[in-house]
Amino acid sequence: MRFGKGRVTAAEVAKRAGVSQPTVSLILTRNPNARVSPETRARVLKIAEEVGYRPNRLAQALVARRSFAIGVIVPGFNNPFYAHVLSGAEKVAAESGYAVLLCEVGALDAVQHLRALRDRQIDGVIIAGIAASTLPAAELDDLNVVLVNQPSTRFASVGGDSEKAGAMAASHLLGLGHRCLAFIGPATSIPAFRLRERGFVQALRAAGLSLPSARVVRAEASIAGGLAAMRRLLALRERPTAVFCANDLIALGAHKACGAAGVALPSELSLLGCDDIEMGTLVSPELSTIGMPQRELGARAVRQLLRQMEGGTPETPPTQVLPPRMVARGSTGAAADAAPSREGSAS
Amino acid sequence: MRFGKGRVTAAEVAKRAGVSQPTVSLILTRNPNARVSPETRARVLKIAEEVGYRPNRLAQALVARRSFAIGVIVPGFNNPFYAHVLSGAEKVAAESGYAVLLCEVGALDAVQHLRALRDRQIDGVIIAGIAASTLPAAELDDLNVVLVNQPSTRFASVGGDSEKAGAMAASHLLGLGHRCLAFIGPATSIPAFRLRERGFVQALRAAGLSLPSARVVRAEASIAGGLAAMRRLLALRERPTAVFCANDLIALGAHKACGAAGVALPSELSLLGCDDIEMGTLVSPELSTIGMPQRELGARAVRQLLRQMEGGTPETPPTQVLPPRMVARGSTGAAADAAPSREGSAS
DNA sequence: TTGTAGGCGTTATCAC
DNA sequence: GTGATAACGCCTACAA
Repeated sequence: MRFGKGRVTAAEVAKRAGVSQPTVSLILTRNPNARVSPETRARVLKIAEEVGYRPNRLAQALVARRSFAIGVIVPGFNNPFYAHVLSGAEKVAAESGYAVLLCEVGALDAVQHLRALRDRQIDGVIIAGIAASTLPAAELDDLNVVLVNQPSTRFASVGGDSEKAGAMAASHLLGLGHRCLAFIGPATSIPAFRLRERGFVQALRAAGLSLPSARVVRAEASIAGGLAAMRRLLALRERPTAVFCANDLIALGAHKACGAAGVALPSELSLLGCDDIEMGTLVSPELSTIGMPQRELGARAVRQLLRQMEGGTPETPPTQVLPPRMVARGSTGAAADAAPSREGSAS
Repeated sequence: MRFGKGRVTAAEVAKRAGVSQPTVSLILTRNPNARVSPETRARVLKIAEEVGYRPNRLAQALVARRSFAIGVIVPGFNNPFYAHVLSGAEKVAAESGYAVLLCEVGALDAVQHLRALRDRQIDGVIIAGIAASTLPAAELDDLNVVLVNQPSTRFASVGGDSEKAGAMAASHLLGLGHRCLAFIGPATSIPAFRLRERGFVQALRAAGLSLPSARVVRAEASIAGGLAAMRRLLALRERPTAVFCANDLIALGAHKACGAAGVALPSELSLLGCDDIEMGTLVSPELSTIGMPQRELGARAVRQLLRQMEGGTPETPPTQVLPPRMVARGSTGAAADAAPSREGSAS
């Protein structure tokens, strides 16, 4: 067992340097304004260096009443989307001296994770991919919170513009001349998915098209879900000529279903995803998608959190909305039986 | 700013219950053996419940001289392999009441992360994908360490049997009748890659084949790396009929290069990866690969770490080696100009 | 069975 | 300039 073994304390340094312990602390942390004689300072610094003294951040946390640690709650980060969000968050946090406590919803649910985090005196928490509205209000209201990809009137949030992404999808496909469209997405409380769907549907409606319920198919937000959903779509009497999927994982499953069914992309069917995960460039034809700034979301979420922690929670929670970008690749193309009316790319 | 705001302390509960603070502590932590009158216990529990008392784990950590937190250091977990390792690790840790401090090598390097972790009085650390031999010994020797995927005489480790994986790859391809083989892998200090290569090369040698240096091509362990490497291989005068890649990311890049060059898999070329990441099933033909138990690695690493922390570090560091499994899919097939001599699947 | 004293390693507020 | 002294919230003795 190697726990608090050989760690040197400030008291130890103080003893060796022949000064009091608080003096050591003074010199090693509250640096610039420390009014301490040069020779004392030099001596203490030298000894601290020699014995390899490092302040115990837990002890610091106890008195400062803050831990310089944040929690990040995600729903399974083997979805590359969250892996990137997480990565962006970790980077900024690490640069700022904050630790990241990783919480994947699974063994523990979000509420349990929140409790554990708060017991550890977390300074703030980032929640991605879990609808904050499904969490008991009490679990959050003494916490600094930033939501990822879900606008909220109660908390700060940073997200891609999901509704616009949906609209861009519609615009892209309509621009390619498609008129018989379909949508695959999860039946979920996660706002990003709902908004993508809404943006898509409304843009179609604005163009005078409706989306019959037979061409809105529900699927788990995974490859398997997309695969099954696309099979259903392909079995339809009136098969759509273009399909927008709520995320790339679904779209890749759909892509695979097309391959298996011998449906050629994009000549027989146009397929459009959302997120722009790297996998999309592996399949052939490469997946067209609406790119969301994944790492940037994580990075900004942490910056926003830090800002709240320093400056106090503002009255009206700030909402950062980042623009999606159209990434047209091989899986979308002109409708077979219609000349493209206009260029489909946007943003 | 909402930091140590309204948190109730044990002292507060004690006051309300009319007992001393240690009594509260006694009842709420060292549960079963606490010899305390039923009525006192009931009263304290009731009050604690009412005011929502939760022990401050930082304070506990300070006196216990252990934090019930572990660090996990990974090199970019947007490689799905590490995402899964991480996920397995988080699950076990969370179930055991441990926090996971996430460290991605990037903004901070491994040594800086280690220092930060140790300042936070981490109880142990899991290191994946970074060669422990490249770290200064001093940074590790007062720590509980478990390595992932790299055997070590100094530290405990859990890993897939990389050398065997390489041998299985050779056996599979040889069994399909291939005689002109190639390897793509990174020039790295990461043991898993070296061992996969070694296992592969030695198995070939044992079969009387050699691997000329022209057919060993170095590539970054990424899709882009694999793509570039395969291009080089395809440009060779004597093009190999089968290629083993050090991991699936490389193989997927190679897969893409083949697609772009119009090289048909598996009829013109067999392609074999290693790891078995989900992406491999998205491409067509699906990627054959040697499966490594990714989440299991993470889970076992944490269990091993917990064991070390409870039971003390054993004299000889335990090494767990998990068997890889052959996952034959569509990207490997019989050599064009040779009848398969025997079935290629193994283990 | 329960309360009191002391300490975990730091920082903050004072006197000197 | 520097050193006591008192927190921070909890736990481990030991005494009552």
